[in-house]
Amino acid sequence: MPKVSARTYSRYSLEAISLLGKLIRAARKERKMTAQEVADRAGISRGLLQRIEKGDPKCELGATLEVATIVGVKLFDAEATTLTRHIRQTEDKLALLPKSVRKKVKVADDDF
Amino acid sequence: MPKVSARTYSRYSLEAISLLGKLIRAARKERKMTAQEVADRAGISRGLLQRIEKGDPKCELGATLEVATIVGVKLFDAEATTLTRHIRQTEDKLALLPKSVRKKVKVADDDF
DNA sequence: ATACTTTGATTTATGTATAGATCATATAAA
DNA sequence: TTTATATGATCTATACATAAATCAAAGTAT
Repeated sequence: MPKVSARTYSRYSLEAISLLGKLIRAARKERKMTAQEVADRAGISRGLLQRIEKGDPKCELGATLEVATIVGVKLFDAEATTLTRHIRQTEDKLALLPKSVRKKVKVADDDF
Repeated sequence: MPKVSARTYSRYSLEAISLLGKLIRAARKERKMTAQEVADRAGISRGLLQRIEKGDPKCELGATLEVATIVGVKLFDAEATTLTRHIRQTEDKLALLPKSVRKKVKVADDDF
């Protein structure tokens, strides 16, 4: 028994990853870029790009996003400025939480 | 000189990853879940969760998305159904490209 | 105050993703 | 057709992410 680990992923995660890969591939094709071209610009191997476009969950987050950026697929479909602003807001939110939540503030259960 | 490789990431990629991490952390706090709790449910170590929330690009795409899903951060802020439909559309698009593009179909240059 | 929990940061060992090369098929061009 | 380029797939060696354990500091509660 050589394998013991084996990690599992939720259906949603796998679908999201698969979609991201397909979006990347579609975008690359539309721009008529070869796999090698994109791989070079992203600083990764062509084989890794293949796995990314295929939707393999075991890829570097950074490499995947780098490729997405290169072919024009924006993760949060927001501009960099909006992205930065969003970060600031999130940071404020976090800075606020630690102390303000002490008194069991009924949390909104918007799970599904 | 111990290090030779060193991969680079675009500013946008790093910001997107950082934002994702912050969103995850904020969502986890809001739901009052401990790092250990989320890590267990995601089937990862607490240390890895730390890195994900910190915005480390060198994490598994799958692990990151799994965590995001658990704390309720949706990557494409779309429901699973919409996601699936989106995948189908993308697949159709891809299935169409290979042959229909033969005759140099001026591609839309909507880069920015 | 003390006790308990959570977090952040390190360290080590091991599994595995990655780069690079190679080859076959496929797609496109001449 | 033939030539050239792109893609998919497989293999190996090595670099590195990961899990697990440990510890100190911060936070929370009693």
